[in-house]
Amino acid sequence: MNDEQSQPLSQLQKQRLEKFTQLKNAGVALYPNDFQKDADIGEIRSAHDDWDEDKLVGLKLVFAVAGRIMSQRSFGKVAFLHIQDATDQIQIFVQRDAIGSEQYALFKKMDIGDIVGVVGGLFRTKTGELTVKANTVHLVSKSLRPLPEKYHGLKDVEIRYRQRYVDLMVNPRTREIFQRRTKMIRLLRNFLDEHGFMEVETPMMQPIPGGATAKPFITHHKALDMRLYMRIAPELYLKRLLVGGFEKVYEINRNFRNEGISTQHNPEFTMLEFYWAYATYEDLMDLTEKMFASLARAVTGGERVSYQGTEINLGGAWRRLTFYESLESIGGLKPEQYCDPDAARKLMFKLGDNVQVNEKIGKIQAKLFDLLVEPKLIQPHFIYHYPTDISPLSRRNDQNPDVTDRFELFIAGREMANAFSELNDPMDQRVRFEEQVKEKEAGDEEAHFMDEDYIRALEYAMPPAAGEGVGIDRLVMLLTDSPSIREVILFPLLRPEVNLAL
RNA sequence: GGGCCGUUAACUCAGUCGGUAGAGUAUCUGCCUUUUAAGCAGAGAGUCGAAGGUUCGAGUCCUUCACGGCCCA
Repeated sequence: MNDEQSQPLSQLQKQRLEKFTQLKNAGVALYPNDFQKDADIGEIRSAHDDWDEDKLVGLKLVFAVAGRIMSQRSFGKVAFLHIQDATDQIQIFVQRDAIGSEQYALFKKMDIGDIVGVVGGLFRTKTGELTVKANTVHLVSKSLRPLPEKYHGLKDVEIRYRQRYVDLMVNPRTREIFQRRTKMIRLLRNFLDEHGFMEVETPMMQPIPGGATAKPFITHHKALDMRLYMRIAPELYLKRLLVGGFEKVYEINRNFRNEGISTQHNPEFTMLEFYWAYATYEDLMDLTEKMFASLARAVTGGERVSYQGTEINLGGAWRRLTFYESLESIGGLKPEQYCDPDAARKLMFKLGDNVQVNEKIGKIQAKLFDLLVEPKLIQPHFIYHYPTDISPLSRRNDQNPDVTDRFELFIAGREMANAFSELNDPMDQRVRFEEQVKEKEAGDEEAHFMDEDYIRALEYAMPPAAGEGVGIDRLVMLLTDSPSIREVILFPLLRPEVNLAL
Protein backbone atom coordinates (compact mmCIF):
# COMPACT_ATOMS: atom_id res chain seq x y z
CA MET A 1 0.00 0.00 0.00
CA ASN A 2 2.52 2.61 1.10
CA ASP A 3 5.60 1.40 -0.73
CA GLU A 4 7.82 3.63 -2.82
CA GLN A 5 5.77 3.08 -5.98
CA SER A 6 2.50 4.28 -4.61
CA GLN A 7 1.01 7.71 -4.86
CA PRO A 8 1.49 9.92 -1.85
CA LEU A 9 -1.26 9.35 0.67
CA SER A 10 -3.64 12.15 1.36
CA GLN A 11 -3.88 13.49 4.87
CA LEU A 12 -7.16 11.69 5.32
CA GLN A 13 -5.67 8.37 4.28
CA LYS A 14 -2.77 8.84 6.67
CA GLN A 15 -5.17 9.54 9.52
CA ARG A 16 -7.10 6.39 8.72
CA LEU A 17 -3.93 4.38 8.60
CA GLU A 18 -3.06 5.70 12.03
CA LYS A 19 -6.39 4.55 13.43
CA PHE A 20 -5.89 1.25 11.68
CA THR A 21 -2.60 0.83 13.53
CA GLN A 22 -4.04 1.95 16.84
CA LEU A 23 -6.87 -0.56 16.60
CA LYS A 24 -4.47 -3.30 15.56
CA ASN A 25 -2.20 -2.51 18.50
CA ALA A 26 -5.21 -2.66 20.78
CA GLY A 27 -5.76 -6.22 19.63
CA VAL A 28 -8.81 -5.50 17.49
CA ALA A 29 -9.18 -7.66 14.39
CA LEU A 30 -9.51 -5.35 11.42
CA TYR A 31 -10.94 -7.86 8.96
CA PRO A 32 -12.58 -10.58 11.06
CA ASN A 33 -14.92 -13.12 9.55
CA ASP A 34 -16.81 -14.27 12.61
CA PHE A 35 -19.56 -11.70 12.99
CA GLN A 36 -22.86 -13.56 12.89
CA LYS A 37 -25.35 -11.37 11.09
CA ASP A 38 -28.93 -12.55 11.64
CA ALA A 39 -31.14 -9.90 10.08
CA ASP A 40 -31.36 -7.66 7.03
CA ILE A 41 -32.06 -4.02 7.74
CA GLY A 42 -34.85 -3.94 5.18
CA GLU A 43 -36.66 -6.80 6.94
CA ILE A 44 -36.30 -5.17 10.34
CA ARG A 45 -37.67 -1.93 9.03
CA SER A 46 -40.60 -3.34 7.11
CA ALA A 47 -41.55 -5.49 10.10
CA HIS A 48 -41.36 -2.67 12.66
CA ASP A 49 -41.80 0.65 10.88
CA ASP A 50 -45.34 1.05 12.17
CA TRP A 51 -44.65 -0.10 15.74
CA ASP A 52 -44.88 2.52 18.46
CA GLU A 53 -42.35 2.91 21.27
CA ASP A 54 -44.34 0.87 23.83
CA LYS A 55 -44.68 -2.03 21.46
CA LEU A 56 -40.94 -1.89 20.64
CA VAL A 57 -40.00 -1.85 24.31
CA GLY A 58 -42.17 -4.91 24.84
CA LEU A 59 -40.23 -6.68 22.11
CA LYS A 60 -37.38 -8.46 23.85
CA LEU A 61 -35.73 -9.47 20.56
CA VAL A 62 -32.13 -8.61 19.88
CA PHE A 63 -30.91 -8.31 16.29
CA ALA A 64 -27.44 -8.65 14.80
CA VAL A 65 -27.11 -6.34 11.80
CA ALA A 66 -24.09 -5.44 9.71
CA GLY A 67 -23.44 -2.64 7.31
CA ARG A 68 -21.31 0.27 6.22
CA ILE A 69 -21.26 3.42 8.36
CA MET A 70 -22.71 6.12 6.09
CA SER A 71 -22.99 9.01 8.53
CA GLN A 72 -22.49 9.78 12.16
CA ARG A 73 -23.50 12.41 14.68
CA SER A 74 -21.27 12.11 17.67
CA PHE A 75 -21.73 13.60 21.14
CA GLY A 76 -19.48 13.21 24.11
CA LYS A 77 -20.65 9.91 25.45
CA VAL A 78 -23.17 8.92 22.85
CA ALA A 79 -23.33 8.74 19.06
CA PHE A 80 -25.81 8.17 16.28
CA LEU A 81 -24.84 6.39 13.08
CA HIS A 82 -26.59 5.28 9.98
CA ILE A 83 -25.42 1.97 8.64
CA GLN A 84 -26.35 0.59 5.25
CA ASP A 85 -26.61 -2.99 4.07
CA ALA A 86 -27.81 -4.36 0.73
CA THR A 87 -31.44 -3.84 1.73
CA ASP A 88 -31.66 -0.48 3.50
CA GLN A 89 -30.25 1.91 6.08
CA ILE A 90 -31.01 2.07 9.77
CA GLN A 91 -29.96 4.35 12.60
CA ILE A 92 -27.73 2.98 15.35
CA PHE A 93 -27.55 4.52 18.81
CA VAL A 94 -24.28 3.92 20.67
CA GLN A 95 -24.06 4.85 24.32
CA ARG A 96 -20.86 4.74 26.32
CA ASP A 97 -22.62 3.60 29.45
CA ALA A 98 -24.30 0.79 27.53
CA ILE A 99 -21.25 -0.70 25.81
CA GLY A 100 -18.59 0.25 28.39
CA SER A 101 -15.82 2.86 28.29
CA GLU A 102 -13.23 0.53 26.86
CA GLN A 103 -15.43 -0.54 23.94
CA TYR A 104 -16.55 3.03 23.44
CA ALA A 105 -12.96 4.19 23.09
CA LEU A 106 -12.42 1.61 20.36
CA PHE A 107 -15.70 2.56 18.74
CA LYS A 108 -14.47 6.16 18.52
CA LYS A 109 -11.67 4.92 16.23
CA MET A 110 -14.20 3.70 13.68
CA ASP A 111 -14.89 5.88 10.67
CA ILE A 112 -17.54 6.60 8.11
CA GLY A 113 -17.03 3.94 5.47
CA ASP A 114 -16.10 1.17 7.91
CA ILE A 115 -18.26 -1.94 7.89
CA VAL A 116 -19.49 -2.76 11.37
CA GLY A 117 -21.64 -5.35 13.06
CA VAL A 118 -24.11 -4.19 15.68
CA VAL A 119 -26.07 -6.27 18.19
CA GLY A 120 -28.97 -4.64 19.94
CA GLY A 121 -32.68 -4.13 20.42
CA LEU A 122 -35.05 -1.71 18.74
CA PHE A 123 -36.41 1.56 20.09
CA ARG A 124 -37.72 4.83 18.81
CA THR A 125 -35.81 8.09 19.37
CA LYS A 126 -37.38 11.36 20.47
CA THR A 127 -37.79 12.30 16.84
CA GLY A 128 -39.53 9.00 16.22
CA GLU A 129 -36.92 7.20 14.15
CA LEU A 130 -36.70 3.43 14.41
CA THR A 131 -33.22 2.81 15.84
CA VAL A 132 -31.03 -0.05 17.00
CA LYS A 133 -29.67 0.55 20.47
CA ALA A 134 -26.24 -1.07 20.38
CA ASN A 135 -25.30 -3.61 23.04
CA THR A 136 -22.06 -4.18 21.15
CA VAL A 137 -20.37 -2.69 18.10
CA HIS A 138 -17.85 -4.83 16.23
CA LEU A 139 -15.48 -3.69 13.52
CA VAL A 140 -16.07 -5.99 10.57
CA SER A 141 -13.96 -4.33 7.86
CA LYS A 142 -11.81 -1.22 8.16
CA SER A 143 -12.01 1.38 5.42
CA LEU A 144 -8.84 3.24 4.54
CA ARG A 145 -10.38 5.77 2.20
CA PRO A 146 -12.86 8.55 2.92
CA LEU A 147 -16.34 8.39 1.42
CA PRO A 148 -17.67 11.21 -0.78
CA GLU A 149 -19.65 13.98 0.80
CA LYS A 150 -22.91 13.01 2.45
CA TYR A 151 -25.01 15.82 1.04
CA HIS A 152 -23.91 16.31 -2.57
CA GLY A 153 -22.79 12.71 -2.97
CA LEU A 154 -20.53 11.60 -5.80
CA LYS A 155 -21.24 13.47 -9.01
CA ASP A 156 -18.04 13.18 -11.04
CA VAL A 157 -19.15 10.83 -13.82
CA GLU A 158 -15.65 9.62 -14.48
CA ILE A 159 -15.21 8.44 -10.89
CA ARG A 160 -18.76 7.08 -10.90
CA TYR A 161 -17.93 4.83 -13.87
CA ARG A 162 -14.35 3.94 -12.95
CA GLN A 163 -15.09 3.30 -9.28
CA ARG A 164 -18.63 2.01 -9.62
CA TYR A 165 -18.28 0.48 -6.14
CA VAL A 166 -18.20 3.97 -4.67
CA ASP A 167 -21.09 5.10 -6.85
CA LEU A 168 -23.14 2.14 -5.66
CA MET A 169 -22.30 2.84 -2.02
CA VAL A 170 -23.37 6.45 -2.01
CA ASN A 171 -25.89 6.95 -4.80
CA PRO A 172 -29.21 5.15 -4.21
CA ARG A 173 -30.28 5.97 -7.77
CA THR A 174 -27.40 3.92 -9.14
CA ARG A 175 -28.41 0.94 -7.04
CA GLU A 176 -32.01 1.31 -8.17
CA ILE A 177 -31.04 1.33 -11.84
CA PHE A 178 -29.12 -1.91 -11.59
CA GLN A 179 -31.72 -3.58 -9.40
CA ARG A 180 -34.30 -2.67 -12.01
CA ARG A 181 -32.06 -3.93 -14.79
CA THR A 182 -31.76 -7.31 -13.10
CA LYS A 183 -35.50 -7.43 -12.53
CA MET A 184 -36.19 -6.61 -16.18
CA ILE A 185 -33.96 -9.38 -17.44
CA ARG A 186 -35.60 -11.84 -15.06
CA LEU A 187 -39.05 -10.71 -16.25
CA LEU A 188 -38.02 -11.12 -19.88
CA ARG A 189 -36.88 -14.65 -19.17
CA ASN A 190 -40.14 -15.39 -17.38
CA PHE A 191 -42.15 -13.92 -20.24
CA LEU A 192 -40.36 -16.02 -22.85
CA ASP A 193 -40.40 -19.15 -20.71
CA GLU A 194 -44.13 -18.75 -20.23
CA HIS A 195 -44.54 -18.46 -23.99
CA GLY A 196 -42.77 -21.77 -24.45
CA PHE A 197 -39.32 -20.50 -25.42
CA MET A 198 -36.21 -22.40 -24.36
CA GLU A 199 -33.15 -20.51 -23.22
CA VAL A 200 -29.90 -21.62 -24.84
CA GLU A 201 -26.26 -20.59 -24.92
CA THR A 202 -24.37 -20.34 -28.18
CA PRO A 203 -20.73 -19.44 -28.85
CA MET A 204 -19.46 -15.98 -28.05
CA MET A 205 -16.17 -16.82 -29.74
CA GLN A 206 -16.85 -17.66 -33.34
CA PRO A 207 -14.61 -18.65 -36.24
CA ILE A 208 -16.97 -16.78 -38.60
CA PRO A 209 -18.75 -13.79 -37.08
CA GLY A 210 -22.26 -13.47 -38.45
CA GLY A 211 -25.79 -12.36 -37.90
CA ALA A 212 -25.26 -8.62 -38.06
CA THR A 213 -23.69 -5.84 -40.05
CA ALA A 214 -20.83 -4.81 -37.79
CA LYS A 215 -17.08 -4.81 -37.33
CA PRO A 216 -15.99 -7.64 -34.99
CA PHE A 217 -13.25 -7.89 -32.39
CA ILE A 218 -10.58 -10.37 -33.31
CA THR A 219 -8.90 -12.72 -30.87
CA HIS A 220 -6.74 -15.80 -31.08
CA HIS A 221 -6.84 -19.28 -29.63
CA LYS A 222 -3.31 -20.32 -28.81
CA ALA A 223 -3.52 -24.11 -28.60
CA LEU A 224 -5.46 -24.40 -31.85
CA ASP A 225 -3.53 -21.49 -33.39
CA MET A 226 -6.84 -20.24 -34.64
CA ARG A 227 -8.32 -16.84 -35.33
CA LEU A 228 -11.56 -16.26 -33.46
CA TYR A 229 -14.00 -13.40 -33.44
CA MET A 230 -16.05 -12.17 -30.52
CA ARG A 231 -19.59 -12.58 -31.68
CA ILE A 232 -21.49 -9.64 -33.13
CA ALA A 233 -24.76 -11.60 -32.83
CA PRO A 234 -25.91 -15.12 -31.93
CA GLU A 235 -28.35 -15.25 -34.85
CA LEU A 236 -26.80 -17.86 -37.13
CA TYR A 237 -26.28 -20.30 -34.26
CA LEU A 238 -29.81 -19.87 -32.96
CA LYS A 239 -31.20 -20.62 -36.41
CA ARG A 240 -29.05 -23.73 -36.61
CA LEU A 241 -31.01 -24.81 -33.53
CA LEU A 242 -34.27 -24.33 -35.45
CA VAL A 243 -32.82 -26.64 -38.10
CA GLY A 244 -32.04 -29.07 -35.31
CA GLY A 245 -35.67 -29.12 -34.28
CA PHE A 246 -36.06 -26.72 -31.36
CA GLU A 247 -38.96 -24.50 -32.36
CA LYS A 248 -38.74 -21.66 -29.85
CA VAL A 249 -35.34 -20.60 -28.57
CA TYR A 250 -33.85 -17.49 -27.02
CA GLU A 251 -30.58 -16.20 -25.67
CA ILE A 252 -29.83 -13.18 -23.50
CA ASN A 253 -26.19 -12.30 -23.42
CA ARG A 254 -23.36 -10.10 -24.55
CA ASN A 255 -22.43 -9.15 -28.09
CA PHE A 256 -19.32 -7.28 -29.11
CA ARG A 257 -18.97 -4.72 -31.84
CA ASN A 258 -15.74 -2.94 -32.63
CA GLU A 259 -17.24 0.47 -33.14
CA GLY A 260 -17.34 3.90 -31.61
CA ILE A 261 -18.60 4.67 -28.15
CA SER A 262 -21.52 7.02 -27.57
CA THR A 263 -24.45 7.58 -25.26
CA GLN A 264 -26.12 4.71 -27.10
CA HIS A 265 -23.19 2.41 -27.88
CA ASN A 266 -20.89 0.40 -25.67
CA PRO A 267 -18.51 -2.06 -27.39
CA GLU A 268 -20.03 -4.90 -25.41
CA PHE A 269 -23.75 -4.81 -24.93
CA THR A 270 -26.55 -7.17 -24.05
CA MET A 271 -29.04 -8.47 -26.56
CA LEU A 272 -32.04 -10.67 -26.34
CA GLU A 273 -32.53 -12.74 -29.46
CA PHE A 274 -35.42 -15.13 -29.89
CA TYR A 275 -36.58 -17.36 -32.74
CA TRP A 276 -40.00 -18.77 -33.29
CA ALA A 277 -40.73 -21.44 -35.88
CA TYR A 278 -43.94 -21.23 -37.92
CA ALA A 279 -44.38 -17.57 -36.98
CA THR A 280 -43.99 -14.43 -39.08
CA TYR A 281 -42.61 -10.97 -38.47
CA GLU A 282 -46.19 -9.84 -37.89
CA ASP A 283 -46.58 -12.32 -35.03
CA LEU A 284 -43.42 -10.81 -33.57
CA MET A 285 -44.91 -7.31 -33.66
CA ASP A 286 -47.85 -8.52 -31.58
CA LEU A 287 -45.58 -10.37 -29.16
CA THR A 288 -43.26 -7.38 -28.83
CA GLU A 289 -46.12 -5.04 -27.94
CA LYS A 290 -47.22 -7.46 -25.25
CA MET A 291 -43.70 -8.01 -23.95
CA PHE A 292 -42.74 -4.32 -23.66
CA ALA A 293 -46.05 -3.30 -22.11
CA SER A 294 -45.96 -6.04 -19.49
CA LEU A 295 -42.35 -5.17 -18.67
CA ALA A 296 -43.22 -1.50 -18.27
CA ARG A 297 -46.16 -2.32 -16.00
CA ALA A 298 -44.00 -4.58 -13.86
CA VAL A 299 -41.14 -2.14 -13.30
CA THR A 300 -42.73 1.30 -13.53
CA GLY A 301 -46.31 0.52 -12.56
CA GLY A 302 -47.84 1.64 -15.84
CA GLU A 303 -47.64 1.55 -19.60
CA ARG A 304 -46.93 5.26 -19.91
CA VAL A 305 -43.34 5.99 -19.05
CA SER A 306 -41.51 9.28 -18.83
CA TYR A 307 -38.25 9.39 -20.76
CA GLN A 308 -36.11 12.53 -20.44
CA GLY A 309 -39.20 14.66 -20.01
CA THR A 310 -41.27 13.04 -22.76
CA GLU A 311 -44.15 10.72 -22.04
CA ILE A 312 -44.02 7.53 -24.04
CA ASN A 313 -47.02 5.26 -24.24
CA LEU A 314 -46.07 1.61 -24.48
CA GLY A 315 -49.66 0.40 -24.18
CA GLY A 316 -52.03 -0.66 -26.91
CA ALA A 317 -51.23 -1.26 -30.57
CA TRP A 318 -48.24 0.65 -31.89
CA ARG A 319 -48.14 2.48 -35.19
CA ARG A 320 -46.98 0.30 -38.09
CA LEU A 321 -45.83 1.69 -41.39
CA THR A 322 -43.56 0.58 -44.16
CA PHE A 323 -40.04 1.83 -44.60
CA TYR A 324 -40.99 3.76 -47.73
CA GLU A 325 -44.16 5.16 -46.19
CA SER A 326 -42.05 6.46 -43.32
CA LEU A 327 -39.60 8.15 -45.71
CA GLU A 328 -42.55 9.98 -47.21
CA SER A 329 -44.94 10.70 -44.35
CA ILE A 330 -42.32 11.28 -41.65
CA GLY A 331 -39.16 12.04 -43.63
CA GLY A 332 -41.06 14.35 -45.96
CA LEU A 333 -39.54 12.83 -49.11
CA LYS A 334 -41.09 12.16 -52.47
CA PRO A 335 -40.50 8.87 -54.32
CA GLU A 336 -38.38 10.57 -56.98
CA GLN A 337 -36.03 11.80 -54.23
CA TYR A 338 -35.23 8.37 -52.82
CA CYS A 339 -36.00 5.85 -55.60
CA ASP A 340 -33.47 7.14 -58.10
CA PRO A 341 -29.89 6.35 -56.96
CA ASP A 342 -28.42 9.57 -58.34
CA ALA A 343 -31.11 11.74 -56.77
CA ALA A 344 -30.79 9.94 -53.43
CA ARG A 345 -27.02 10.29 -53.49
CA LYS A 346 -27.31 13.98 -54.29
CA LEU A 347 -29.77 14.46 -51.44
CA MET A 348 -27.45 12.69 -48.98
CA PHE A 349 -24.62 14.93 -50.08
CA LYS A 350 -26.80 17.97 -49.49
CA LEU A 351 -27.59 16.68 -46.01
CA GLY A 352 -23.86 16.62 -45.33
CA ASP A 353 -23.20 12.92 -45.48
CA ASN A 354 -20.66 11.28 -47.74
CA VAL A 355 -21.92 8.37 -49.76
CA GLN A 356 -19.59 5.87 -51.38
CA VAL A 357 -19.91 5.83 -55.15
CA ASN A 358 -20.84 2.15 -55.34
CA GLU A 359 -23.25 2.15 -52.47
CA LYS A 360 -26.47 0.37 -53.19
CA ILE A 361 -29.72 2.24 -53.22
CA GLY A 362 -31.03 0.42 -50.14
CA LYS A 363 -28.05 1.54 -48.13
CA ILE A 364 -28.47 5.16 -49.17
CA GLN A 365 -32.15 4.96 -48.31
CA ALA A 366 -31.23 3.59 -44.89
CA LYS A 367 -28.99 6.60 -44.33
CA LEU A 368 -31.80 8.92 -45.35
CA PHE A 369 -34.03 7.09 -42.90
CA ASP A 370 -31.48 7.41 -40.07
CA LEU A 371 -31.22 11.13 -40.69
CA LEU A 372 -34.78 12.15 -41.49
CA VAL A 373 -37.06 9.60 -39.89
CA GLU A 374 -35.48 7.82 -36.91
CA PRO A 375 -35.06 10.90 -34.68
CA LYS A 376 -38.76 11.66 -35.08
CA LEU A 377 -39.98 8.24 -33.96
CA ILE A 378 -40.58 9.09 -30.31
CA GLN A 379 -43.68 6.99 -29.63
CA PRO A 380 -43.29 3.30 -30.50
CA HIS A 381 -43.26 2.66 -34.26
CA PHE A 382 -42.81 -0.54 -36.19
CA ILE A 383 -41.16 0.25 -39.52
CA TYR A 384 -41.41 -2.74 -41.86
CA HIS A 385 -40.53 -3.92 -45.36
CA TYR A 386 -36.87 -2.94 -45.35
CA PRO A 387 -34.92 -2.98 -48.63
CA THR A 388 -33.51 -6.42 -49.44
CA ASP A 389 -30.07 -4.85 -50.08
CA ILE A 390 -29.55 -4.19 -46.40
CA SER A 391 -31.27 -7.30 -45.06
CA PRO A 392 -29.16 -10.26 -46.13
CA LEU A 393 -30.71 -12.71 -43.66
CA SER A 394 -34.37 -11.73 -44.09
CA ARG A 395 -37.05 -13.41 -46.12
CA ARG A 396 -38.12 -11.56 -49.24
CA ASN A 397 -41.65 -10.29 -49.33
CA ASP A 398 -43.83 -12.56 -51.44
CA GLN A 399 -45.32 -9.66 -53.43
CA ASN A 400 -42.18 -7.52 -53.80
CA PRO A 401 -38.80 -9.30 -53.73
CA ASP A 402 -36.94 -5.98 -53.39
CA VAL A 403 -38.15 -5.62 -49.83
CA THR A 404 -38.08 -8.08 -46.96
CA ASP A 405 -40.54 -9.16 -44.29
CA ARG A 406 -38.51 -7.30 -41.71
CA PHE A 407 -39.25 -4.60 -39.17
CA GLU A 408 -37.35 -2.45 -36.78
CA LEU A 409 -38.90 -1.02 -33.65
CA PHE A 410 -38.16 2.59 -32.74
CA ILE A 411 -38.87 4.31 -29.44
CA ALA A 412 -37.54 7.63 -28.21
CA GLY A 413 -35.82 8.23 -31.55
CA ARG A 414 -33.71 5.11 -31.43
CA GLU A 415 -33.71 1.54 -32.62
CA MET A 416 -34.92 -0.83 -29.91
CA ALA A 417 -35.44 -4.06 -31.83
CA ASN A 418 -34.81 -5.63 -35.22
CA ALA A 419 -36.84 -8.58 -36.43
CA PHE A 420 -37.82 -10.50 -39.50
CA SER A 421 -39.26 -13.56 -41.05
CA GLU A 422 -36.17 -15.66 -41.57
CA LEU A 423 -34.70 -16.47 -44.94
CA ASN A 424 -34.74 -20.27 -45.07
CA ASP A 425 -34.09 -20.77 -48.77
CA PRO A 426 -30.47 -21.98 -48.90
CA MET A 427 -30.04 -20.98 -52.54
CA ASP A 428 -31.19 -17.42 -51.93
CA GLN A 429 -29.07 -17.25 -48.77
CA ARG A 430 -25.98 -18.22 -50.73
CA VAL A 431 -26.66 -15.46 -53.27
CA ARG A 432 -27.15 -12.91 -50.48
CA PHE A 433 -23.92 -13.94 -48.79
CA GLU A 434 -22.09 -13.66 -52.09
CA GLU A 435 -23.39 -10.12 -52.46
CA GLN A 436 -22.05 -9.35 -49.00
CA VAL A 437 -18.68 -10.87 -49.77
CA LYS A 438 -18.44 -8.59 -52.79
CA GLU A 439 -19.09 -5.61 -50.56
CA LYS A 440 -16.50 -6.85 -48.10
CA GLU A 441 -13.95 -7.19 -50.89
CA ALA A 442 -14.84 -3.67 -51.97
CA GLY A 443 -13.73 -2.48 -48.54
CA ASP A 444 -16.83 -2.61 -46.37
CA GLU A 445 -15.52 -3.89 -43.04
CA GLU A 446 -19.05 -4.39 -41.75
CA ALA A 447 -20.30 -6.63 -44.56
CA HIS A 448 -21.20 -10.22 -43.74
CA PHE A 449 -18.85 -13.16 -44.14
CA MET A 450 -19.75 -16.24 -46.18
CA ASP A 451 -20.78 -18.99 -43.78
CA GLU A 452 -20.76 -22.34 -45.59
CA ASP A 453 -21.82 -24.33 -42.58
CA TYR A 454 -24.84 -22.10 -42.08
CA ILE A 455 -25.90 -22.71 -45.68
CA ARG A 456 -25.32 -26.42 -45.18
CA ALA A 457 -27.64 -26.26 -42.18
CA LEU A 458 -30.32 -24.52 -44.27
CA GLU A 459 -29.91 -27.23 -46.90
CA TYR A 460 -31.22 -29.71 -44.34
CA ALA A 461 -34.35 -27.50 -44.29
CA MET A 462 -35.16 -24.96 -41.61
CA PRO A 463 -38.83 -24.47 -40.76
CA PRO A 464 -40.26 -21.07 -41.64
CA ALA A 465 -39.61 -18.86 -38.65
CA ALA A 466 -39.41 -15.34 -37.36
CA GLY A 467 -36.66 -13.98 -35.14
CA GLU A 468 -36.03 -10.80 -33.20
CA GLY A 469 -33.21 -9.04 -31.41
CA VAL A 470 -33.88 -6.56 -28.61
CA GLY A 471 -31.21 -4.23 -27.28
CA ILE A 472 -31.48 -4.75 -23.55
CA ASP A 473 -29.29 -1.82 -22.54
CA ARG A 474 -31.45 0.61 -24.50
CA LEU A 475 -34.58 -0.93 -23.06
CA VAL A 476 -33.16 -0.47 -19.56
CA MET A 477 -32.31 3.13 -20.44
CA LEU A 478 -35.91 3.68 -21.49
CA LEU A 479 -37.42 2.17 -18.35
CA THR A 480 -34.96 3.83 -15.96
CA ASP A 481 -35.09 7.23 -17.67
CA SER A 482 -31.32 7.11 -18.21
CA PRO A 483 -29.81 9.45 -20.81
CA SER A 484 -26.66 7.40 -21.43
CA ILE A 485 -25.98 3.70 -21.94
CA ARG A 486 -23.12 4.02 -19.43
CA GLU A 487 -25.69 4.66 -16.72
CA VAL A 488 -27.12 1.18 -17.21
CA ILE A 489 -23.86 -0.78 -17.68
CA LEU A 490 -22.09 -1.53 -14.41
CA PHE A 491 -18.60 -1.16 -15.82
CA PRO A 492 -18.69 0.71 -19.14
CA LEU A 493 -15.53 0.66 -21.22
CA LEU A 494 -13.18 3.58 -20.50
CA ARG A 495 -9.62 4.33 -21.44
CA PRO A 496 -7.12 3.13 -18.83
CA GLU A 497 -6.77 5.40 -15.86
CA VAL A 498 -3.50 7.33 -15.78
CA ASN A 499 -1.50 7.84 -12.58
CA LEU A 500 -3.11 4.87 -10.91
CA ALA A 501 -0.57 3.36 -8.57
CA LEU A 502 -2.06 0.76 -6.32
C1' G B 1 -12.03 11.07 -36.47
C1' G B 2 -14.18 16.53 -35.91
C1' G B 3 -16.44 20.60 -32.78
C1' C B 4 -17.64 22.50 -27.98
C1' C B 5 -17.16 22.10 -22.63
C1' G B 6 -14.73 20.35 -18.23
C1' U B 7 -10.29 18.77 -14.96
C1' U B 8 -8.66 23.54 -8.26
C1' A B 9 -8.29 19.86 -0.86
C1' A B 10 -11.02 13.19 0.14
C1' C B 11 -16.13 15.00 -1.98
C1' U B 12 -19.24 19.25 -3.95
C1' C B 13 -17.80 23.73 -5.86
C1' A B 14 -16.04 29.33 -5.96
C1' G B 15 -11.67 31.86 -7.68
C1' U B 16 -13.08 39.20 -10.48
C1' C B 17 -8.68 42.67 -14.93
C1' G B 18 -2.63 38.13 -14.66
C1' G B 19 -0.58 40.10 -8.42
C1' U B 20 0.32 35.52 -1.49
C1' A B 21 -5.13 29.33 -2.96
C1' G B 22 -10.94 29.90 -0.99
C1' A B 23 -15.91 27.93 1.01
C1' G B 24 -19.20 23.98 2.61
C1' U B 25 -18.99 18.89 3.80
C1' A B 26 -15.45 15.37 5.52
C1' U B 27 -11.01 14.99 8.84
C1' C B 28 -8.24 16.30 13.50
C1' U B 29 -8.37 18.72 18.75
C1' G B 30 -11.55 20.50 22.81
C1' C B 31 -16.75 20.81 24.94
C1' C B 32 -21.21 18.02 24.52
C1' U B 33 -26.06 11.51 26.80
C1' U B 34 -31.90 11.63 21.74
C1' U B 35 -29.14 13.62 16.97
C1' U B 36 -30.39 13.27 11.85
C1' A B 37 -27.10 18.36 6.47
C1' A B 38 -26.59 17.97 15.26
C1' G B 39 -24.25 22.35 17.63
C1' C B 40 -20.11 25.63 19.53
C1' A B 41 -14.69 26.90 19.45
C1' G B 42 -10.10 25.99 17.11
C1' A B 43 -6.69 23.46 13.57
C1' G B 44 -4.65 20.84 9.56
C1' A B 45 -5.32 19.60 4.53
C1' G B 46 -3.44 21.62 -2.60
C1' U B 47 1.59 18.35 -8.31
C1' C B 48 -4.75 24.24 -9.44
C1' G B 49 -4.86 17.21 -14.97
C1' A B 50 0.55 17.06 -17.45
C1' A B 51 4.45 19.44 -20.21
C1' G B 52 6.15 23.62 -22.65
C1' G B 53 5.61 29.00 -23.76
C1' U B 54 4.45 34.45 -22.92
C1' U B 55 5.28 37.64 -18.58
C1' C B 56 8.77 40.98 -13.39
C1' G B 57 4.78 37.60 -11.95
C1' A B 58 0.23 32.29 -14.55
C1' G B 59 -5.12 28.51 -11.27
C1' U B 60 -6.15 32.68 -14.75
C1' C B 61 -3.26 34.06 -21.33
C1' C B 62 -1.04 30.79 -25.59
C1' U B 63 0.52 25.75 -27.57
C1' U B 64 0.70 20.53 -27.21
C1' C B 65 -0.79 16.23 -24.72
C1' A B 66 -3.88 13.04 -21.25
C1' C B 67 -8.59 11.78 -19.25
C1' G B 68 -13.86 12.66 -19.10
C1' G B 69 -18.68 14.73 -20.84
C1' C B 70 -22.04 16.43 -24.74
C1' C B 71 -22.91 16.93 -29.95
C1' C B 72 -21.58 15.41 -34.90
C1' A B 73 -19.48 11.51 -38.15
